[in-house]
Amino acid sequence: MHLSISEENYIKAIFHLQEADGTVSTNQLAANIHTKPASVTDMLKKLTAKRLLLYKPYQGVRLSSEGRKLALEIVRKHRLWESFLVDKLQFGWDEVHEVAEELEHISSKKLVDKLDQFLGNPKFDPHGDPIPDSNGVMHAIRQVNLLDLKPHTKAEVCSVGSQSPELLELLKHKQILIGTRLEVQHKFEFDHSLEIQVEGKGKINISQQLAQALFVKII
Amino acid sequence: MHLSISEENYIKAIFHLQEADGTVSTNQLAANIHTKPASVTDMLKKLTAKRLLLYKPYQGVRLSSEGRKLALEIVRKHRLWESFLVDKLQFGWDEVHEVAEELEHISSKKLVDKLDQFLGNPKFDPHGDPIPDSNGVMHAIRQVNLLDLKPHTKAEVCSVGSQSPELLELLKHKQILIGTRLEVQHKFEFDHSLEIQVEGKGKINISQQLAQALFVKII
DNA sequence: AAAAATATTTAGATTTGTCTAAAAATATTT
DNA sequence: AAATATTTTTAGACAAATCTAAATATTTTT
Repeated sequence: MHLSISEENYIKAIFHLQEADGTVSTNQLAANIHTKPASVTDMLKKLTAKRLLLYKPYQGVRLSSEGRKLALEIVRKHRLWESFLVDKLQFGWDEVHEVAEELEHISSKKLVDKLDQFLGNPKFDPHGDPIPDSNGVMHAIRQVNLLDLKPHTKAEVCSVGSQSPELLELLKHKQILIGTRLEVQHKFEFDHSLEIQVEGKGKINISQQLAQALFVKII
Repeated sequence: MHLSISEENYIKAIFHLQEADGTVSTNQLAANIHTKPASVTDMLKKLTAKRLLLYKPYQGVRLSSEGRKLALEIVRKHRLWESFLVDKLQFGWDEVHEVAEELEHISSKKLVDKLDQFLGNPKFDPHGDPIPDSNGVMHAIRQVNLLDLKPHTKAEVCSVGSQSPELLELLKHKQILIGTRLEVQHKFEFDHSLEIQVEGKGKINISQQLAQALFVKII
């Protein structure tokens, strides 16, 4: 099934919008995609004919299972490219979205899987959003990046941003594991480093780069 | 100046075709881009209006200096992405062209420059074609990849595929420098490794990966 | 230098994705 | 439940990039 960039953008937008409501309205979609409702209706008909949507006129729309599969592929690509931009090319995590919006439309399946492998099969992107694997399986728990925790919040490490040997070496040295409980004490503006209190251990310092690679759930 | 993907493909095709003749005919372009001559004429008018082409009806076309500048940006992106795919993602150098045809249209200037840096500012792509730098300067000498040399050809090393520290370490160990003269003795099908005779030194073995990173001129 | 062959351009149609304006359906208010 | 407001769809138009068929230029052959 080959989709144009526009078609892919509709599929992706419906995927994200239906997370909340289960079903998506024409106006919602028009606002999200920055088009007019009339254009949306046209596209909904087209994608329905391709069996990617479940659509009843006036009743809103949601993805078919085939549509959902494609959406997950697009989301996977988006989040892997964001990870690449931040981890390998040293982009700031707040400046990668637009570029990833372009890169997510590159079609090669082989490219995506090799990129995934190159990045160490990360489970979460730099924003803490889960990356679907090549079968479309995505970890459901929404985790938050350690960098985004407010001071004096208690949290538990539940995932790391990648599997790179360098990261793992550092975590071992700092004795941080999945399940480690901690509390952010200070955030330093200058270098975005953190001082954290590790449960059962003392206070340690975490660099911006390390914090970016750690995902926690608030407890 | 924002160009559509189609427009970029025309600019790039004209760039490559005019290398040979200096000027490009409508039919040449149609054949190259897999369109009909009538479509080419339309696009030539459009790009001429944008001052990217020098075009006289019935007399063929060539790039304006502005057009050439854009062409070099596209070629730069294409060749950097090919280098990325081969050096970082372990693609074979014969399977990267199509993917790079897509990636070359990603517009972010910052992305290209960061990618260039990440790859160690390579001067040649995996096929031995020169990569323009961010100012559009390109090394003119067409060099050939060591892998593509026929046995018993004498050659002189004139460039390396990248500046990665790992590559440089290996070259140092093998005492291979820019200017080193050598002759290919054997090519081994099994692992694509080479046995070469280095002038003034003995016979040494070169792995496929290393040969791929060496560009020579035949002497 | 005509005639024939080839190359190029023009004219008009098609597809994709968008738009505006008007009509129809649904939802909300009175 | 009627009137009003909102949402959604339909109808018709437009720009980009392509196509086919026909007309026009240019080049080659005789």
